[in-house]
Amino acid sequence: MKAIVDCNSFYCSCERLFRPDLDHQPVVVLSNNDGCIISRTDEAKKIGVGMAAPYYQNKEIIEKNNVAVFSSNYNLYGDLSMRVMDTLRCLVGDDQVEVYSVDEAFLDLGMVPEKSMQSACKEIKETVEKWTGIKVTVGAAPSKVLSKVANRLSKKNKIASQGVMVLQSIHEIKDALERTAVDDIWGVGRQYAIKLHHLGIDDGWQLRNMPEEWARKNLGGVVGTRLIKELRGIPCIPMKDPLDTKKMIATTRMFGKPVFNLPEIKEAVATYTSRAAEKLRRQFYAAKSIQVFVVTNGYKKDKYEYNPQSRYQYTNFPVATANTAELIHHALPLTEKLFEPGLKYLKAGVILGKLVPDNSIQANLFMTDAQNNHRFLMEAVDNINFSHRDDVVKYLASGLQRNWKMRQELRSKRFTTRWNELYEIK
DNA sequence: TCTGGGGTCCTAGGACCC
DNA sequence: TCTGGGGTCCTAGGACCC
Repeated sequence: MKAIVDCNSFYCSCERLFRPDLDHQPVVVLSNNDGCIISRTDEAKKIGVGMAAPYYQNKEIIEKNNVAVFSSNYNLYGDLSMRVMDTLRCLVGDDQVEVYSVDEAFLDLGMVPEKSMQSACKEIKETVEKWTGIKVTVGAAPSKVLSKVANRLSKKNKIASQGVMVLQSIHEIKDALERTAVDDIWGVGRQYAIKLHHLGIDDGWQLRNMPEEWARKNLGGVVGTRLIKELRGIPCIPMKDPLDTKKMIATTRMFGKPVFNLPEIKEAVATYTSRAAEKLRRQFYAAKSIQVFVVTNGYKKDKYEYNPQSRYQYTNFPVATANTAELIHHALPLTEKLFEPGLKYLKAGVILGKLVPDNSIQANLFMTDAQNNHRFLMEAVDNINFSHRDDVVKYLASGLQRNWKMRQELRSKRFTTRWNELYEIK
C-alpha cells in the first residue's frame, strides 16, 4: 500500500502557526510579486476566493470579509516543510518516504499489515500535527494514483473522514472512483480532461475500464497505460530513489514592473544567476549548462491582450561549475544576444542544467582557492548571506538600485531561519 | 496597473555514425 | 530513375505536477 500525506492549505497553515489569532479567520497567501492567490484556508474558499486567482480581482471580497493576506515567505515554508518530512521519516523510516513537493510526501506502507492500515494512517496524521503544528490529510491505497484519489476525497469531507481515507477493497475503490471526475485525477490535466469528456468519459471508474492500448494512443503513450494500470490498483509509478540526481535548477521571476532596457535586465539575470548558484551549492551540484530566457509582451500598441512571448539562449560549459562569478560571466552575453530594443520585458529566468554531483570538495582540499573554482570564497559568501541578510555580499553585476525587483509588501517574518526575525514572546 | 515559480517525463525528429 | 539498415545522441515541445 502507498500513502500520500498532504499538508492542508500549507502556506496558510505556516502563517497561522505564528499567528494563532487567525485560527478561525480566512487567510490567503500570494504568489511572488503579490500577483496571484496560491494558498487559501477553507474559510477563504467558502467566501468565494478562487485558486490561482489574481489578487487585484479578489481585493474587494478580501477586504469585505476581513481576510488576512500574506506575501509568500518561502524561507518559512521551506523550514516547516523540512520538519514535516523529518517527522514522517522518523515514523516510517527514511527509505519509505518520497518527498513529492513542499507540502506532500508519498509513503510506502508495505510493512504495515492490511488490517491496521487505518489506524497506522491515523497515527501518522496525529503525530505530524502534534510535532509540527501543521494539519495534514492522509490517503492510502494500492497505488499512488489511487492514494491521491483517497486523499482528495478525505479532504472534501473532513468531518466524516477525520482526515484519513484508506481504499482497500474493490468496492471502496469503485465507489471512490465513481465520485471522482477525470479532471481531478492525478495525471489528467486540462488537455486530457477536455479530450476525455469529449469521448463521454467523465469519472474515474469509466477511465479505469478503458483498454490500455487506447490509453497509449490517446493519453501520451506509456504515461497513459501507466495511469490506467494505477487506477486498477496495479502500482507502476515507483517510489523515487532519494539519491536520484536532479536535472535542473531554475530561478525565474516576473519583474515588479515592466522593464525596457538592457542594463536592468542584465542586473536581474545576474541576480537570478546568483540565486540559482546558491541553490546549486546548497544541494552539492555543479552545472554544465546555463539557459537564460526572457518573456516579452506581444508588443501590439493598440492591443491589451496578454500575449506573452518567450525567447531563450543557452550555452554549455566544458567543465561543470558552481561558481557564481563564472556563471554570471556566461549568463550576461546570452542576455545581450536575447535583447531586442523596443520590447516590453515582463520576466526573466535562469536555468542551470546538466547537473552533476559536486563531490570534488575533498579531492581538492589541497589546491589553491582559485584552482578550486573559488569554492572557499563561495562558501564564505553563502554563509554570510544566509545568516545575516540576503545579498549583504553580492556581485556588482546584480545591481544596486534594482528597480525591477518584485513586490512583496505583506511578507511575514522568517521566524525560524533568521536570527533577527525570531518569534517574540512578550 | 496589477495574472507565480520550480520541477518532471515522454515523444518526435534531426544530425550523425558505421 | 534508381538510393539500406540500424543505431545513438541531442533538442524542442507538449503534457503533466504542486
